Amino acid sequence: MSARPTLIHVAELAGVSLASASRALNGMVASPETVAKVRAAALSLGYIPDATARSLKLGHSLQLAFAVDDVGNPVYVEMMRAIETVVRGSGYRLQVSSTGTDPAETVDLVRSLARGYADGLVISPLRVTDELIVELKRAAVPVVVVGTLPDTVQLDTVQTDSARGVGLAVAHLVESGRRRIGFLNGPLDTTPGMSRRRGFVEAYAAHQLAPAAGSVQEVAADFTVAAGRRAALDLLSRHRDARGALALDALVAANDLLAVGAIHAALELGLQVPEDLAVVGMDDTELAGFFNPGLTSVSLGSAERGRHAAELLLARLSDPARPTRRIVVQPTLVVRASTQTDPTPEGTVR
Amino acid sequence: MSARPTLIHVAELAGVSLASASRALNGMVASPETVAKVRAAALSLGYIPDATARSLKLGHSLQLAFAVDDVGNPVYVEMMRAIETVVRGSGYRLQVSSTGTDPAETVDLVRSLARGYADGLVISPLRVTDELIVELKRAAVPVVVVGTLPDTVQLDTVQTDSARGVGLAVAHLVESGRRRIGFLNGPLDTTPGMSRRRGFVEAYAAHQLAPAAGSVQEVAADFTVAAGRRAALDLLSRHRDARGALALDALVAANDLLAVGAIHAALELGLQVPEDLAVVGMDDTELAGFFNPGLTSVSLGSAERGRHAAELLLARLSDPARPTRRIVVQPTLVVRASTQTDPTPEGTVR
DNA sequence: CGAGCGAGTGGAAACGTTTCCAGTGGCGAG
DNA sequence: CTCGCCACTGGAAACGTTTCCACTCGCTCG
Repeated sequence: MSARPTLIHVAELAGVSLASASRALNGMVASPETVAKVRAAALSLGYIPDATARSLKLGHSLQLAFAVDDVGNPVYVEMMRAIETVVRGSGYRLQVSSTGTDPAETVDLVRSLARGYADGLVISPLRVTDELIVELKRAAVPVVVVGTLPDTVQLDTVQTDSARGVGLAVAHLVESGRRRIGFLNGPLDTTPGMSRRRGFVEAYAAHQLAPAAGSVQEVAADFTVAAGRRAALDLLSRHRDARGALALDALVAANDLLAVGAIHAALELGLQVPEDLAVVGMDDTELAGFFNPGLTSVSLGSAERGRHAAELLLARLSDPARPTRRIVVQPTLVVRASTQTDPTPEGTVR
Repeated sequence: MSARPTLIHVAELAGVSLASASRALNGMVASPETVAKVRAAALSLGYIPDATARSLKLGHSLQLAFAVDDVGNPVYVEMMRAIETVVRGSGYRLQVSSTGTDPAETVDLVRSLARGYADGLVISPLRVTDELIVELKRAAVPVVVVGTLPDTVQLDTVQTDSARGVGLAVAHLVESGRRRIGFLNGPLDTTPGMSRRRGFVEAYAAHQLAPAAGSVQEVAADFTVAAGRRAALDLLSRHRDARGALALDALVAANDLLAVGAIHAALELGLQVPEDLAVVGMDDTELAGFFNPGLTSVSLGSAERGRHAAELLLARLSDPARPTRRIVVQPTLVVRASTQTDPTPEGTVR
């Protein structure tokens, strides 16, 4: 029932000074007898050092933070696992914060780092506002951003070329004989949304596809299955020809969740995947592998990005003066059942 | 590049004492002029109070922790969302820790609560060892357990009757005309694994099913899709009759991830779901809703359990002396396509 | 008109550590 | 024998807060 034992109690019981007790427990210079006495006292009292007091004195907390908009997205789970693996090896603890979609909340979180509860931050923001960039640069502790920032910003960054990723998806579909390719994007006020749109428009032009790229794009309300389903229903019903037949034969989705939503929409409309409609996702999350049908997906190397980000953060912590680095992880295509069928002859209308 | 401003700097700039500055910022008694001066000084310096020092002085951190074995399991994501919603409203921050499957790590985590980095803990352990129970009871801060503990343990608890949940699943399958029902369980050294097995054996007996319940059970290495697939392949191939036809017509899985793995296995073996094999999952995660085919699943009310757990924790924090409570959330069955031979829209039963 | 009160203030202690600094004693070298 | 070095120790300061306490001052009330 007594209060939690402090180092003072340990020192008293061991019959040594507070200073010696601290030294003994922390492996600083101390005689073997002192160490033994203090260890015994600590053990018998069940002493556990107070992290708060320690942090205050030492000026750091041995905690790192990982902030994402939506923990529900499996891509972040993968990233988190990778980060945790790296971080744990260095004696840090990882704390995960879900910021929600409100940019103001994200800014708040970054600002609150100055409160000292974490020694560093890995953040993967969907929406990068000017205000957020300002806060990230003046943050009280080192920050590594997973995602794309304007070139001028001097910050450690791990990014991927998701525009090129969309290009891979489109190329794969074209090679598979698809020509009427639609694009299911996430919100355009997000960084991934913007770059993926660019990637789609470029790929569309490069392959000289018709009709105009603009008419085959649809924007979902957010990067979720439900939003993907709704947006895909819109897109697909907009592209029926005069006889009601589908005028699209493939869909690229800006992430796996949207892709899953799209497949749902297709099935609801009585379409077969991949026969009537091929679908490509993006992120290559676990979900893509075990969805039915298996989802062809563009891997953006989430685990790899997480690992890089964590390593960058640790490096910056040990040397605050080192030049900032920008690591780019290249996308790769993982082909699964959702796009694999015998190539349809060009121009065939279904 | 001056150091981070402290309250001392603010007080100096405002021309008041440290004590007054603190009071002014915290809304304690202070003259309007003092408040104005201090506020202005704090603003112009960009002062942000140090959470560590504050915690040390105040004796609490305004952080709560949520510990789970595997953040990759969507059931925990749902729980976490619910918990966060509740605690955020009370001014606490939520910190998520993934302990991994090693019970020793979980024990370590609970023990480390005494370090003062969190004021309370919600924990949902898969494996409940005696050692863990001891640590939970003597934990330095209030703990709420999501899961089942021995009746004698005095701790705030939110549990569900998952044995009864398995019963619902079996009953539903029997009503749908299935008689040869297999059970795909998770590891038997976990609490859910044990109680779900009990539920299955009881239900099996109640419905007078044959053959012996033991022969139709299979245990997966863990609660993941991959392990589910492997175990289901074993189980299904073991139950071919002499002519190679399948001797099972339904499978109950101990969670949704295992169920998804089982469906995979079935498809690989050329079986149709639900025609050849009906599959029921458990947890009714988001995944169940958007999987293809839609997965019939026993909802164990994850969000509800999370909410209850958070509320229990807050209540305990505000009144440490209150008697412990044990809340039980009842399972319900959500029927989807994976058990319905004639496609009907999804709906909730019971 | 004096006592008493309440609002407001500043000094200083405290939270539990780590670490600087000044000692103490023992012991080998000169 | 004495000096200096070394290993070890304890006192005390410090980290940045909050809050207790004592104090002043202007008012009101009896």
